[in-house]
Amino acid sequence: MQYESTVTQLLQQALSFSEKEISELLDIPPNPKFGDISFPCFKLSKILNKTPQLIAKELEKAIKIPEDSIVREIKAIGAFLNFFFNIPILTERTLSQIWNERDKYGYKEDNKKTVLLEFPSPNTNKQLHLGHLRNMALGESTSRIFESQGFNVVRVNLLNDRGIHICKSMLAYKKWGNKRKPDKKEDHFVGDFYVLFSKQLKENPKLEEEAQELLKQWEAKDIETIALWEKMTNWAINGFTETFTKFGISFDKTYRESDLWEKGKDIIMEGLKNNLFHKDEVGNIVVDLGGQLGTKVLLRADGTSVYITQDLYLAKKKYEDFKYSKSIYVIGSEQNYHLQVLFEILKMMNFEFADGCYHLSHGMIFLPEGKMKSREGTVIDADTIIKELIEMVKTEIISRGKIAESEMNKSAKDIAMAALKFFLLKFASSKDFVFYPEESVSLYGKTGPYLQYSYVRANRIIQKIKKKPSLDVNFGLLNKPEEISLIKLLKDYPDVLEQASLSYSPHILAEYTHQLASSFNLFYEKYRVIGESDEEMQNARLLLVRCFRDVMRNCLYMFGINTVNTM
RNA sequence: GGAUCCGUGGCUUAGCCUGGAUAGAGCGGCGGCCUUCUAAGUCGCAGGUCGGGGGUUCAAAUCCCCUCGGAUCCGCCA
Repeated sequence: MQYESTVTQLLQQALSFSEKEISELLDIPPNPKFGDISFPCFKLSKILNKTPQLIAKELEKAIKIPEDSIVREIKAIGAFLNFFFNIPILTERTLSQIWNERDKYGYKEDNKKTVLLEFPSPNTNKQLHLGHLRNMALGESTSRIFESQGFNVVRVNLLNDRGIHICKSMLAYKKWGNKRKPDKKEDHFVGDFYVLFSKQLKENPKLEEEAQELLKQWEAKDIETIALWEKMTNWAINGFTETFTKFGISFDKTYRESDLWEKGKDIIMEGLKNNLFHKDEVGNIVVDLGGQLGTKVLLRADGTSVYITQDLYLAKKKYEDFKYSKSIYVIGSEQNYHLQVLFEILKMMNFEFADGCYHLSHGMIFLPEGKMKSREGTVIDADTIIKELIEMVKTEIISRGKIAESEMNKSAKDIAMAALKFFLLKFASSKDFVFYPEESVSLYGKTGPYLQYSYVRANRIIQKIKKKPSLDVNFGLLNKPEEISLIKLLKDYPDVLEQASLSYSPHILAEYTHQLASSFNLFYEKYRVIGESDEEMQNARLLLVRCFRDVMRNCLYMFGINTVNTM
C-alpha cells in the first residue's frame, strides 16, 4: 500500500503502537467515499475499553496533519478512521513518476538474485496443444513480472525427448512412414505417427512389445535407431521452435532428457551412504518420506533410473549452471504429488537450493467432451488455434473496414495473440477450465483486445493533437471523479506488480489491467482532450492520457501482448 | 482408502492467504448512446447472500470442523 507509512506516522501521534502493529491494521476502503486508507478501530476497542466509534472520533481530533502532507483530511465514519488524500499532490507525484520512469515505472532495482523458470517442457513425440500454451503464457508472464522486481530471470526448457512414447512415434514411422520427409509443419508430422500408432495398436496389441524393443535398442545406442530418433526429434524441435517464436518466447537454455536420463545415480548412492535411503526387499533403493508421501523408489534394483532420479540430478545441475535463489517449475497440477516428493527429497538431502524450489502449478484444460488426449488426436492443437484466431480477427477487421489491407496482417496477429494470451492468464492459475472452441476466446468484454483498444484510443489522441505532452501542467485541474479514479489506479500499478510477483499470479495483474482500461474508457467517453478549449485543462488531460498509455503498455508487456496502432 | 485442487447470479469468473463498511467484473437477456479524440466502446435495468450444516468472532464468501458434488494424483510412466 503506497503512503502507508505516512498514515502510520500520523496515527503514531495518538497511539503508542509500533509502526508494524499499526500498518497491519490499515485497510483500503471498499468505496472511495470512505477515503483512501482506513483504520478500523475494533481491535483497539478491547485494549482501550472504549467503543470503536468513540476511538475513531478521538483519533480524528487528536491527529494533526502537517503542511504538504499527502493526507488532506481525516474523518471518523462509524468505527473507522478514514484518511483522504490530497488529490493535487497525489496527481503530481504519480504522473511525474510515470513521466520520468516511463517503461520502467513499477520496476525495482536489480537485487542481484537469479530466478530460474522451467517451462513448458514438452514431449517430442507430438505437437504442442492448448495446455502447453497456457503453460507458456504463465511461464513467460511470470518471468517478465519477476524481471520487473529486480531479478535476473533465466528461462529454461526441458525436452522430454526419450522414452516409450517417443519410440511409439518412431515405430509407426518406421512401419508406415516410407521414409517420407515432412510435408507439413514438422512437429505435426511426427505427432501424426503417434496417433497412427495408437490406432494400429487397437488392431495389433503386439505393437506395444515392438515399441518396448525399440526402446531397448535406443538405450543400447543402436546406430540405426539413434539416427531415426535424431531425425524425428529434430523435426519436433524445429516445429516447437516455430511455435515458440510465434508465441514470443525463447529460452536461455534447453535441457534434454536424453542427456540426463542416466544421471543422478551418484546422488542416490550418496543418500544411501548417508542412510537417508535404504534398499527394499527386492533391492530397489527407496526413500521413506513418511506420513502422506509414503515410500518412493529412487533407483531400480537393476541399477536403472526412474524419473525422479534424473529430476534430482537436473535440480542440482540447474543450480550449478545458474546459482539460482529461486527455481520455479511451471507444471500442471497433475504433477503436484511428484514435485512435492522431489522437493522433499531435496530438503532431506540438505541441498542449499532446496528451499528456493517452487511448483507453479496450473489447472488443466478440458474440452466439452472431456480430457484432451494426444494419442487419440482429440486436442486443441496450438498452431491451429492461433491460426483460427488470426482468421477470426481478420474477418472482424474487414467487417469494420477501418484498416488498410497492408496493415492488417500485423494487427491481426497481435490482436489474436492478445485475445489468446489474456484468456489464458486472466483466470487464477489453479483453476481447471473447459474450453469451448466457438466461444471461449472472445474479442469483446474482459479480453486482450479490449485492453489494446484502450491503448489505441489514448495513443491516437497523442498522435493527433498538435502539441507535445508536457509535465508542466496545473495538476489541480484533474479533479473530476473519472480523472481521480484513473490517477489512483495509475498510482497502484507498482503495488499490483509486486503483489503479482509475490503470489506468482499474473491474473492479479490481469484483473487490474482490465480495471485500468475500463477506467480510461470512462474518462474517454466523458471528456475531450483534442476538442478542449481551455489550454491549461487540455495540457493536464494530455499528460494524463500519456501516462495512462505508458502504464497500459507496461501492463500489456507483462502478458507478452504487443500494442497496436490501429484496430 | 489417502492427498491436493475446485464449488460465488443462466454461463465464465475476482475477492479467500492477511476476517471488517452496499459481494466486484465479463458473457448472455432487455432498453438507451456514434455530425465531436476509432462504438472491439459506453450508460441503464433485471439477476447472486457466496454448495449444505455447525462453530469461532463485536464482525465470516474469507478462519476451524463436519458434509455433499466435481477434477487430479497416490505405477519400477514421464
